[in-house]
Formats: sequence, C-alpha cells, structure tokens
Amino acid sequence: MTVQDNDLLLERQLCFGLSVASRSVIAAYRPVLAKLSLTHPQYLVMLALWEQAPRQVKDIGGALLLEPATLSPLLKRLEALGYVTRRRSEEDRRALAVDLTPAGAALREKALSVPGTMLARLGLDRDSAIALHHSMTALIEAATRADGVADN
Amino acid sequence: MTVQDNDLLLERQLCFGLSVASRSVIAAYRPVLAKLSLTHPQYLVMLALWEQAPRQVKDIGGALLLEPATLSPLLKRLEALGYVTRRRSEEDRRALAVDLTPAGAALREKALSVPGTMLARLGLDRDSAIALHHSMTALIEAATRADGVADN
DNA sequence: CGGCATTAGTTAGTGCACTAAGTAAGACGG
DNA sequence: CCGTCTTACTTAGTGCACTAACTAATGCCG
Repeated sequence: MTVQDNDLLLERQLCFGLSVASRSVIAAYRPVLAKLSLTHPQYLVMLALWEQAPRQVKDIGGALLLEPATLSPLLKRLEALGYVTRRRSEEDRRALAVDLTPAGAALREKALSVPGTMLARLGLDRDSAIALHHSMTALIEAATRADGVADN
Repeated sequence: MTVQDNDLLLERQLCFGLSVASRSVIAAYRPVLAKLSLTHPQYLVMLALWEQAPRQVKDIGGALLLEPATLSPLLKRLEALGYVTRRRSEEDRRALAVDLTPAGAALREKALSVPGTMLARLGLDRDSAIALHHSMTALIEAATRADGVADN
C-alpha cells in the first residue's frame, strides 16, 4: 500500500468526518427545534433576523452564505408559519424586506434555551465550543478562498 | 443583554459554523470531483467500495451513516454512470450486492490525487487535518449519543 | 430621454437527506 | 409446515442546496 493509498483512507476520515459531524449535529438539533416548528436552516435565518430586522434576502444570504435561490422558498415557508413577512421595499422595489411578525419576534424567548440545551446534549463546555468554532472559521476561510483558485 | 442573549449569538457561530464549513468544503471538492463525474456523497460511497466490494446497502449505510432511503437512488445514479452494479444477493435475495464495475475500480487511480489536491486547496497540513478529524469524531460521538437521550 | 448593463429575486431542474409507509424475502415458534 | 415477526430495500413526500435561466427594477452613459 503506497502513501497515496493511505491518503485515500485518511482523507475519507477528514472530509467525510466533517459532513457526518454536520449531519449528526443537525440531527441532534431536530427534536429541540421541532418545539419551535423550525428546521435547522430556518432557525439560522431566524437568528439572523433576531439580530437585525428587516433585512433583504441578499443580506441574509451574505450572513449565512446561502444562495438567494435557497432562501426564496425557505422564506416563503417561514411566512406560511407566520414568523416573517415578505414585502417589496419602498426605496428599491427589486429588494424584498423580510421582517419579523410579532409571533416571530416572540419566538426568540423560546429560542433562548436552545444554546444551553444543545451544548449540554453535545457534552461541550464553552471552551471546546469556542475552540471548535475557531477550527470551523479557519476551514471556511480556506475553503471559500480555494473556490476562486484554479486547481489542477 | 443577558447571558442567554449572548448565547444566542455565540451559538449561532458554533452550529452555524459547522454547517457552513461542511458546505464550503464540499463546494471546494466540487470542481475536483467533477473530473471524476462524481458528487461528494457519491465519492464517499466509491471510497467505501474501494475499501471493500461487494457490499450491501445496509453495510454502506453503516459506514457512511446514511439511511438506505438516501442510498437507494444514489446507487442507481452510480449504476447509470457505469461505476457500480446492483444485483440481488444469491444467499439472501432481500439484500442487494453493490459491486464495482471495471470502470468503477479503475476510477480509483484517478481518485488517488484527490486527497493531496484537497489538502493543498484547503491549506491544511497533515497535523491540522488529524486534529480536525479528532474534533469531528468527538462531535459525532456526542451528537449520535445525544440522539437516544430524552431531552427537555 | 433612451437604451443597455447591472442587480434582486424567482423559477426550473438535479441531487442529497430525512421520515413514514410499503414490498418482498428470510427466520422462527408452535 | 404456517402464520407471524423481522430484515433489506424501495417509494412517496418534504425540505435544503446548488446551477442556470428568467423577470423586473434600477442605474448609468451617451
């Protein structure tokens, strides 16, 4: 078995570990978020709106690194749930002003317990969580930078 | 701003960072894997088969932590690509024996360069990759263990 | 002004991932 | 044996995520 052959195994552990970890953690969120009637991506959008509202689709997409085409139907589902409103902006009628409804704003109170619950579920203390966050940030930075580069 | 309010921000960084990192890294793989005509999940299945073939759907699912319902159509696409065969097992006609075609086995040679290319693209050395892998493994372990636990 | 490129969202199409329900084959107890 | 339980996979339905193509509003330049 050559060095490259070994890489094919190691590498499986790495890229693979990342996607499995992501799916596993999202799965761990599922029952917790179900109490808010939210999926994980919907939860992230709500977090973005709780930090600032109203926001444009483009702005939310920039914050979450999601394509407008992904957000468009997701936001309609949040609207159907009664958590957000979608209306064209007055100043620029191309832009959509996504805002919280009273129910959406109120949901924040119920969401306050989510982080604590999840850290406990995952058995993480703040330090590990922060360390993990640093790794993820560095990876994101490297991966998005790699996007523009011509590879061979 | 209370401690819990702060958590809602920190936590956004964590769970969120993980899923963004996963998507970003998969996106970085995309152009590399396109040369093999594979998506990232398809690549993971091929890695599993290069390690051992033939394998049952259940077995592959166990290795990749994927539901049979996810693999079923994915394997049909790999079959359509000419990389694998799907036929009922002789011993147990419920089970599907997923095996490599000559083209699928040959593809492994082209895949040998992927790990190196990706580590370079992501600017990771082996040590960081291994450290990252440890974090991911611990997270997966914690998240899947949390699955069974009754939460409140 | 008037035309034309740019920008913000939406729609269509493909593929992944999950849950729930269905089918078919093996296993097992009476 | 025969019915029942279990197991392996498939199908249906929902939702996320991406690319490409489209619509509509804005901005800009001559």
